[in-house]
Amino acid sequence: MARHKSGHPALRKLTAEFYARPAEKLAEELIGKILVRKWRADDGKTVEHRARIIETEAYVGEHDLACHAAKGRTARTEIMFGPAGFAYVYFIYGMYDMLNIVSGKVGDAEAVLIRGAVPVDGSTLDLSGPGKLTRAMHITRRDNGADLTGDDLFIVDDGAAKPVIVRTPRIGVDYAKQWKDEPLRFIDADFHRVRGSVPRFDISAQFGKVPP
DNA sequence: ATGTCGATTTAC
DNA sequence: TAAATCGACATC
Repeated sequence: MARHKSGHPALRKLTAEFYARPAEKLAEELIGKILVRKWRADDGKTVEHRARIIETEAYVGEHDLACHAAKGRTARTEIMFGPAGFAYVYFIYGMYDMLNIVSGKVGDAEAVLIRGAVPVDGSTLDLSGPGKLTRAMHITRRDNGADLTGDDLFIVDDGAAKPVIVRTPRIGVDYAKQWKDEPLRFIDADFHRVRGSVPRFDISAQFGKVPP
């Protein structure tokens, strides 16, 4: 692992080549990586967020009945058919924006939904859910099509050890026939907890105690 | 032109 | 358990 003179591990921005793998693989690989978001506030100041990804889901193509691309190539899904390493951000439930990373080969409509993260920038943002994550990090439909090799929205590998990963079926896709049970959701085991049927995050591994 | 429904979150 | 809230998509 390359290191800076400071002794800190090098921060490597993920490349288009990195994203150009099957969504199922990318979803697992993105657990533990650092999502970086920079945006310009009204007063002109640049705000930066950094958060470790702890939950993802893979949407694996047109044959995946839970994938938006199962409805074919439309204005909305077009981005997923293109090259990997671009953001697919869509609006849902009249309220929330969902962040996905396009993956796989051109022509294969695959993407990875970013469902949860924990701040590593000293903030106390609640990023425990795909809608809450985008709202907190100011990611919206305006970011649809954003190039993840750019400077406003990208992911870095901080060289941390690969986390232990838990796989489960995806959330909220009960309509997807046989695809609803496919284990395409990936969670950092240190943050996995089930309270009833609602996914929650256990931060005890990081802070030494269970939240209320 | 109109109706259905959702890759969620929050409140009751 | 249900409301909020609106764009995408299917259908007429």
